[in-house]
Amino acid sequence: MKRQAGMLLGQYEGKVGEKSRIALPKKLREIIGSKLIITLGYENSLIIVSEEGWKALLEGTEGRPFIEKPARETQRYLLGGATFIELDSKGRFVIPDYLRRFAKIKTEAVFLGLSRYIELWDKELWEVYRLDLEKNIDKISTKLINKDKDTKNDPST
Amino acid sequence: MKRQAGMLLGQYEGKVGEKSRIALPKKLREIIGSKLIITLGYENSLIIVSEEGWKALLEGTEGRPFIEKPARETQRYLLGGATFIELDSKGRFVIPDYLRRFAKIKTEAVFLGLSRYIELWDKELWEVYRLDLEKNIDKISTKLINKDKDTKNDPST
DNA sequence: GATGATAAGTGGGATAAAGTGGGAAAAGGT
DNA sequence: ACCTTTTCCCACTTTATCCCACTTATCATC
Repeated sequence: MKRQAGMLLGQYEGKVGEKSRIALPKKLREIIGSKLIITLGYENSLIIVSEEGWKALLEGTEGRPFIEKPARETQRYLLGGATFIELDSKGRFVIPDYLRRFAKIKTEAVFLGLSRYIELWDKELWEVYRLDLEKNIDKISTKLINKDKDTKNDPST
Repeated sequence: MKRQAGMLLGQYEGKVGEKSRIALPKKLREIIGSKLIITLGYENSLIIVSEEGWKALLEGTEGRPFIEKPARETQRYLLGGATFIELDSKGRFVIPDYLRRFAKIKTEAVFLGLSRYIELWDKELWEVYRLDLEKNIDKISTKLINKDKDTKNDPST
C-alpha cells in the first residue's frame, strides 16, 4: 500500500489542531527536511517545497522588472503567498491563516507526496477532486484510444 | 537569530494606530533592516525598500535600453513620492499622510514580501485584488513563463 | 490474531517574543 | 515664550513558541 523510496511519495493524513498546527508525516519529513516553504498551489491546494525546490519553482519570474504588470502579478501570487516554515521538535508547523483559508482546510487534511514537492489538501476537497480526476482519466483514456483530438480537461468543480 | 533565506517573503497583517504608526513585521524587518524608503506603488499599494534595494529598483526603469517617456515618468513617479523612514525600537514607522491616502489604508493593512521589496496594501483592497488574481493566475503565468510546469501527478493508491 | 513495546502524533500550559497604546520629553513653528 | 507636532520610551496586551505529558498508531513477537 505504501511505497517507500528516496523521493516524496504517497498519501498521508493529518489533523490541524487548535493552534493551526499540523504534523508533516515522518516519512515525508525524512525526505524533504525541516526547513520549508509553503505557498499557494492549484485547485485550492497548498504546495510545500524545500528551499532548493523553491528556487526551481521561481525560475522565470526572478529578475523581471517590476514595471511589467504580469511580472508584478505573478510575483505577488508566488512570493506574496509564500511563507518560510520550520518544523518543531515533533515535526509540526503552523499553517498561516491566509493559506489555511485559501485551501479551506477545516480539521482533516491530506498530504500528497509528488516527488518534487508536497501538496496539502483539505481532506474533503481532496476526496471530491480525486473522484472527479478518476472519472476524467477514464474519459481521457477512451479519447486517446479513439484518437480523439481534445484531451484537455479541467476536473476542478 | 533564526536566519531565514535572506529573502523577503510572505504575507503579514498590520494595524495602523492612532498616530499613523504601523509595525513592520519582525520576519520582514530582520531581512530588510530599519532604514527604509517608502514610495508610491502600483495598483494602490505602497512600496517599501531598503536604501540599497532602492537603487536596484530604479535600475528596473533606468536599465531600459532606451530612455523613453514611460520610463521617465515611472522614475518621476517613484522618486517624487519617496520618503525616508526609520523604524522605532519596536519596529514601527509613521506612514506619511499622502501615502496613506494614496493607498487608502484605513486601519488594517497587509505587507507582502516580494523578494526585492515589500508592498503595503490596505487589507480590504488586497483581499479584493487577491481574489481577482487567483481567478486569473493561470492566464497571467502563461503570459510570463512560457515553460511547462506539470502540477499534477496522479497518486495511484 | 492478540499483546506489549516503541515510535509518531496531539493537546495544552508556561514562557518568551512581538505588537500596541499612551504619556513625557524634545523639536519645530508662530 | 507658548502652543503644536513629532519622537522616544515605558508598561501593558496579545500572539507565537517551546516543552512536557498524554493519546494514538505501528510494528514485532508470541
